[in-house]
Amino acid sequence: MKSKITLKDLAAILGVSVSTVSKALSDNPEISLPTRKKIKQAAEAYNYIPNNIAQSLKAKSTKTLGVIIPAILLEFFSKVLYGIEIEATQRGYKIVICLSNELLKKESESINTFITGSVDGIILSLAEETQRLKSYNHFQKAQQYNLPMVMFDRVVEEIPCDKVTVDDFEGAFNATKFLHELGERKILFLNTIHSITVGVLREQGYVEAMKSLKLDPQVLRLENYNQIEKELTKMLQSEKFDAILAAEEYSAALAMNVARLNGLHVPNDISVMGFTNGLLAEHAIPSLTVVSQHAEFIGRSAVKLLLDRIENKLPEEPVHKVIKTRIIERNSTKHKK
Amino acid sequence: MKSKITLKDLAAILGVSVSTVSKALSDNPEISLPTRKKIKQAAEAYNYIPNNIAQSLKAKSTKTLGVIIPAILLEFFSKVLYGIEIEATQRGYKIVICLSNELLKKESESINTFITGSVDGIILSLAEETQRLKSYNHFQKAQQYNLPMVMFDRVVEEIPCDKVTVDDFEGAFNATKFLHELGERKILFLNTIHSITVGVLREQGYVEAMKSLKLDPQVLRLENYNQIEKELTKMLQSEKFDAILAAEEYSAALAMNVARLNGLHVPNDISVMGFTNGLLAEHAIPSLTVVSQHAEFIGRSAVKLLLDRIENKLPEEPVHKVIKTRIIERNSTKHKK
DNA sequence: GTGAAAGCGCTAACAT
DNA sequence: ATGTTAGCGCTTTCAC
Repeated sequence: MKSKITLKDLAAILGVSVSTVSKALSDNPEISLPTRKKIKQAAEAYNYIPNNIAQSLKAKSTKTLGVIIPAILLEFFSKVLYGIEIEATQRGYKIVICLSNELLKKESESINTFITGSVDGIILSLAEETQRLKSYNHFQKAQQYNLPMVMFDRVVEEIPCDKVTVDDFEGAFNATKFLHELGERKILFLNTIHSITVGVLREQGYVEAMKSLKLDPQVLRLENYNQIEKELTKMLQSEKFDAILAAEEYSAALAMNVARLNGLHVPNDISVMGFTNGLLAEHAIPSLTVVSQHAEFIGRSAVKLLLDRIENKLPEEPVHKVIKTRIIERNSTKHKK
Repeated sequence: MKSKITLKDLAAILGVSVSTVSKALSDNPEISLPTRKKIKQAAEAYNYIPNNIAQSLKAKSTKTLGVIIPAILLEFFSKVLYGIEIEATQRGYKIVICLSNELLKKESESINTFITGSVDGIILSLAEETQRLKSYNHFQKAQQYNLPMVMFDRVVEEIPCDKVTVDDFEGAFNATKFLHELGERKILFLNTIHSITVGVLREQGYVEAMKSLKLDPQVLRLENYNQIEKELTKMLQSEKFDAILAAEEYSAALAMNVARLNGLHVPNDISVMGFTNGLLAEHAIPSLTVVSQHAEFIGRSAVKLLLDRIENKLPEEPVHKVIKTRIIERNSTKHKK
């Protein structure tokens, strides 16, 4: 039941001054070796633990990074978070997490919290609402206060800060070509996330690839998952598609189900492909061929960028790191002949 | 590019004392209304934001909760985390997250970090290794420092602190009875998590239910997922099972695949049921019947318990809250006649 | 080699 | 109604 012991307590017990104790514990050579040893032993014995709030106040650094993610139940984000935590811990930083739940207001509040001095920097991915409303004042505010910030995955051009993104355009472009090489010609792009940049870029990548292949791009844009079954069934019944490329994992899994409900065999009758290499993709039956974004790596890269920025190891102008995607071939697409 | 403005700066600018500014900003009636208004306007104009590190040092409270989870890639934990974040934010607290990655060492280090004064309390679920090695010193240390702690899901008897668990025994007991009512008799329990309490309790619930039904319990214990295909195939080929009850979601999904690989139709030839109501369960084909643990609710309950403890609203002796499970019937089990 | 003192930014008891 | 002062726990410069 002992209450926490302080430097001062320790100094009193040992009959030395506070500064001597402080110096001894940080192995300052100013203090003689024997006293250092004595003080360290006492600290150990009394279970002394420095108060890092006080240290932070003094040092004006908290060794803590703030993270704002739109949703933790999207596996992509929990994977990124995993990468962030690993890298941050490795470099001696803690992380504070806030969820925006795709809302501008929560995102903005979280930034306010972080500005109050509790973190040394911010890592974030934009909420859907923020992207839709294009409201970026809160980011500018963070910058006014000189709080370093790195955006990942869902980023915004207008704010000059370090960024980590995936090459979504190229990923979709390559995925489309991949399907084409499998012999698929009539390819449908299913976009449930067209209100966020990521979704826009993927769609563009698909469209450009189709054009370059002299094929007609066909896009089905939907507002939410509930519509998929109805709308996709309509499409599938009106014409025969060779393949569906979905803008994310979840809708890819749903698309497979809908195809099956319409009597189509995946992949014999129709190939299905998605984005994000998660549990769902791995364990769906058939397992999903996907464009992997290396989520964990994105997280680690974001932390590296942020800490390098904090430690002034980066050039003044913002760095934009683009992570290459990779196609993971599984059983929801025809096999190469 | 302005550096952060402090109370002192503000006081200097306005030609009043620091304490006047402090009081005015906290609406202290000691300060006259006009001065209060004037000061608040200035604060607004100069973009004053209080430094909460300094506030924390003064108040000896950080309005931050520490959370340690074994793995964020297990959907159950990210759901709990979601509940924790929502409830904590609602009550004006931030959360700092550490991942133990199932390792004792990391868990212990995280507790050390938290003890240094950065959080007002801890919420955690034990790492697999901690449970296996039964090493609990780090928890005692937290208690010595009077740091309130609540354990959820994977808890340990020996440490007297508030706890939130799921009634795993009862959940498995009921699941077994549920399968029995469907007409299943030969039921296999697939346990990939027998080294953690949760797994032990579920197995016990299953065994007791089988006994009470005058049926022979049969348990297949495996160390890791890679063994499932081989070992389960062996079992399925040696005798005919009516159903498989898996100790968690992931292995349930795998069990379905293995059954199918062995030419069995799910659920016509064999019913499969699991624990945890996650994406996998929802989107597997057929969709999985599961025992749901109300993960989000667990998270919220843990926060409530912790904050009530911090605010001295709880009786001295530890509170143990048990959350009831619920069966979510889907298509991997036969339908009731 | 050790200690005194100032100060990080804030709050609040205690003057005035 | 406003200001002075002390102090939260620590680090660090400067004296001794």
